[in-house]
Amino acid sequence: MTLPHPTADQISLPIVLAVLGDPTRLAIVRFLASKEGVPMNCGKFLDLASKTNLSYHLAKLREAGVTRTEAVGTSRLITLRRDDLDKRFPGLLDSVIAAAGEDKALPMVGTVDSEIDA
Amino acid sequence: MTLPHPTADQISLPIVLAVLGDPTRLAIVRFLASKEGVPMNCGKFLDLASKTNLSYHLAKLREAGVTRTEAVGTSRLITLRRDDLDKRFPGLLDSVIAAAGEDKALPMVGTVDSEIDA
DNA sequence: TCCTTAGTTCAAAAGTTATTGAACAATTGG
DNA sequence: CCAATTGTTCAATAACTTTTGAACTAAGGA
Repeated sequence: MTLPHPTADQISLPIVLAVLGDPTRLAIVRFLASKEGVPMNCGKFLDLASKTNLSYHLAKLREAGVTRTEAVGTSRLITLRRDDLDKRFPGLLDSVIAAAGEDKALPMVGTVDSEIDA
Repeated sequence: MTLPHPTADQISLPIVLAVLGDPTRLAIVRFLASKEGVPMNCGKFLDLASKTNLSYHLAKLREAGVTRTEAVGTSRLITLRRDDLDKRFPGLLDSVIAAAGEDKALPMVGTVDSEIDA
């Protein structure tokens, strides 16, 4: 049950940048980074967009190689591909995440605390 | 003769990422970085796109706060806004440039040596 | 089995970005 | 002044991206 992902060397810089250039997707990545190690399912992001729209954005992130999505039952477990991104583009993800962390203009995942905790 | 630029604090992360997510613009930035300190005019980028199209892409870079454009005579002198970008998004520009430097898939400025030198 | 939960797919609509060519403006050199 | 050089603007078009809702699949629990 693994969805199509690019291999590490297929990850393209302009595509990664373009994919991160969308506020919704950047918010997803920031949240994944803030909970690194803990795989998230799509539902965690429902305050960013509709279910259908999330499916679209999460597919973009996966196809760009930014996230890894594993199907487990009816759920999708989503993680950052930090290892591969760091290998391909050293320092990029960290600086993006740090910059995004400061950004009050980005949409927020889990403003309601009850939605954050496992 | 200064064209409209955002102030440092108006520079937005998603906009910068989206702007850098275009291969033509990323090639421009990579070239500017490789010649840092030396202001370039638009003509330097004519092997990337048409004059009209360059005008469009260079305006995008300027409006995003990635470059600074100064009008001198009929020329535009274009520089990277490294100071402002480093202040706003520490490490971001460097990691993007380093990653772009390795990228054989990006269009190249000045493959013909005669077009590079001052 | 039936219902719910989790997420996808599809096609349409809406919105945005990129590219083009023709016409324009401004400066510089002869 | 005239012509060349440098780059912009405009409108059109092409090409993509995002968003939507309805219909769907697949797994899990009662």
